[in-house]
Amino acid sequence: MTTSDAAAGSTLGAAAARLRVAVPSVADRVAAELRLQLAEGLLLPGARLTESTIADDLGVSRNTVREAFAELAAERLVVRHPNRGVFVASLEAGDIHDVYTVRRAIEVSAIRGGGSPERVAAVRAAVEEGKAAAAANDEEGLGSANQHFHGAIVALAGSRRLDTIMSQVLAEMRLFFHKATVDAHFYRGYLPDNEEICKALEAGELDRAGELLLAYLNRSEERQTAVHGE
Amino acid sequence: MTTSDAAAGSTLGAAAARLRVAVPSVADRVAAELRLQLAEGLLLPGARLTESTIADDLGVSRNTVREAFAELAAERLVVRHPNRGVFVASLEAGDIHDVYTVRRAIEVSAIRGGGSPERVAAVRAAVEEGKAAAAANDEEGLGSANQHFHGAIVALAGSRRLDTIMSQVLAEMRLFFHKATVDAHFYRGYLPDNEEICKALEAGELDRAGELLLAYLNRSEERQTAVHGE
DNA sequence: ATCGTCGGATTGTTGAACAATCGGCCAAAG
DNA sequence: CTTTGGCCGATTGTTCAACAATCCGACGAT
Repeated sequence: MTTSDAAAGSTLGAAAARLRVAVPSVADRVAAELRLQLAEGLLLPGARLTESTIADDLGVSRNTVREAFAELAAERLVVRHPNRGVFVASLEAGDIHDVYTVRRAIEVSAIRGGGSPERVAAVRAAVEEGKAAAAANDEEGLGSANQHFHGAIVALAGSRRLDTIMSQVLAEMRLFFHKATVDAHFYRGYLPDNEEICKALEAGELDRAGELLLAYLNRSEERQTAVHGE
Repeated sequence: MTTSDAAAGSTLGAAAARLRVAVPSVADRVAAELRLQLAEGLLLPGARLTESTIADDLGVSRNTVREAFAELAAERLVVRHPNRGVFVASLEAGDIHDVYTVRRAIEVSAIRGGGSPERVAAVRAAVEEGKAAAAANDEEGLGSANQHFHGAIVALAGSRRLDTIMSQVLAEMRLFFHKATVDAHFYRGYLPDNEEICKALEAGELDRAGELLLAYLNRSEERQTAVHGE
């Protein structure tokens, strides 16, 4: 869950990288800023991102913005149309199914592998975080708690690569959630599922946890496609 | 569900994209060239890639090379050391386990979901390709046939995202296979496994196919870590 | 109303420039 | 002899300005 800092490098480069004062490249900071605006729904799907405009707004060079775009494009948050510009990615029905296919693969695999007690505890923490948000009627908190829950499940596997894949998938989903989030009770119904899945995980009933999670994801996909229209 | 061909793009952008004459950007072509040299073992792990050198060699601008580097870095084929340059990625023991964790997740998930007859046929074709290569004593062909086999398995799911993830993982593995490939009989032992897995798949025994594939991957990881030296 | 053409705007790519940073070398100090 | 310190060359990070290529929309001709 934490693993906030960047991935490690080579043998002793790892230590060096961990020690290094984090001075993200300008391009990285631009990408981070855009990622933020995307997550907050400030930039809606389909919107166009003009290089020069962003360069001026953020006070950086066009080339730097370009590098940032490359990052975001690699994460599928943005789509490049050659000679036309980059646009905020907009997912359609097929993409939703695709995203859920990825989630089914990595989440179910991760939970069926179990995980260290600390990692299971992280899952539990996310469940409680969701309950607290529900009690406080904090819709935004409910949403992020749910993402923490699924992120923690993937983190069970302890794989750097699976973690980044999952975080990218979640970032993609945030992109078109802004439509669905208006439905205030959207996540609330998932709380019991999370609780049950977590219990099964804690009890070591990994196969059952996997089944539950799979069913959950299937239902979630169904609902998403319904909300998204067709 | 069929959506036989890749998921569509934007409403009519799909047609445009399909129609568009493929004119990869210069940066893309540079990236492709480097990818090729990486796959052929011309650029060994740990090797340094100097911007200006490559820019001169390929007759492009340094900025363009930089964009190509961004692409490759996103694919983990190359690692950026800030202010020091980019180096060909070199996987260590932990990375091998990590890569196999990803493979277990997506390959097993894909095979357990079955797939259309054509996609199953593609898996069968890869198996036969491997047999033919073995008969011809074509070690190189054996290796690529094996990759086709696993690629075809993931393709069963019909997910664009899973496909790209898998192709990236395979590209990563090619990076450090050059050490192992010297062992001429490396892949040969896997042929019977592939055959059996394929048979189970064709017979619709998806759970069993998943089990076999999982065992296969575990053995393969074991062997890889052994070859790679602890 | 349809088609061709033109113009404006934006992207793709280049080349040069400069500051920042790194690694290594060498000298001085302990 | 080892270590500390600083300098130098090389490479990267970033910016800027320019140009060709391409696209979109509008305008005008048929």
